[in-house]
Amino acid sequence: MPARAKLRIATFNVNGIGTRLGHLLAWLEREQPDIVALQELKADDAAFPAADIEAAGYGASWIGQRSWNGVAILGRGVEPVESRRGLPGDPGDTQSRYLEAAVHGVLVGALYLPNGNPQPGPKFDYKLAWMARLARHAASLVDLPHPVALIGDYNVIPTDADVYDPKAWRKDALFQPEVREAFARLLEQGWTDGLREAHGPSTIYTFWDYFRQHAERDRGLRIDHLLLNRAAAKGLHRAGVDRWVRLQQKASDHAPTWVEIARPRSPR
DNA sequence: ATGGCAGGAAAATCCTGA
Repeated sequence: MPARAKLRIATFNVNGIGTRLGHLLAWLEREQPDIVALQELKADDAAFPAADIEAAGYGASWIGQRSWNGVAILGRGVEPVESRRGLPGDPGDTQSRYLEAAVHGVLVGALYLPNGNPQPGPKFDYKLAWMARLARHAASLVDLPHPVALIGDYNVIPTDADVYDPKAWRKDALFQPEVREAFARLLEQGWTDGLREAHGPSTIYTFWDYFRQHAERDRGLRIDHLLLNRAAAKGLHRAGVDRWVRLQQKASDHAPTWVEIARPRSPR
């Protein structure tokens, strides 16, 4: 298949790479994204299915962790060139939640931001501290002259328009005022919320929980985000969510979420 | 206010997720 004119960048929380490998490979085959960030591998480094992903035509970098977390970056037809493993700012943080690599001319920061429930509590404190570290690191990337994308499962519901029932989520860590404000401040650095910008104001979700047929009834949340610096946002073309993946049997509770941008002039 | 569902590791129940 020839490369499409635009570069498609996607993020997908697979909720277990072992269980979801079939879904992932079917999605890669059908949608042919150029760059992919994966979250919640829930597998250690040795369990990452690198051979299957290579056979599908993708190079990969990953940071695994047994049982929880774990992130990866895939490049269609290329090996990602890693620039960073882990988010700076806390050497004692052992959770596998951040990986950065250059792929197809884009610097990609792939992240799995902490959930933070229950709040208040130590997990919520960790979430806020992690967001502060992310903001500091993001500030060092936003003004780079080449395209940068900070993509992943942010575990942040940015606005009331990004949740099917704001009242039902009022006490959740994903929807706390300080979390939403931290996300808004991140955008104010100069990042563009790619999905919202290209899709427009109409409702669009990236996650639907497993309860009460929420996926089928489209009662979801928008918590997977693709933040683009100015060099990347300038070429923003369109964006979407591959909801068909979520509607399959035994699906992840997230759907792949993507943007298309202009291809950088001098890739690789 | 609660619990509804799901994955992983361990072991037939727990922790975590969102």
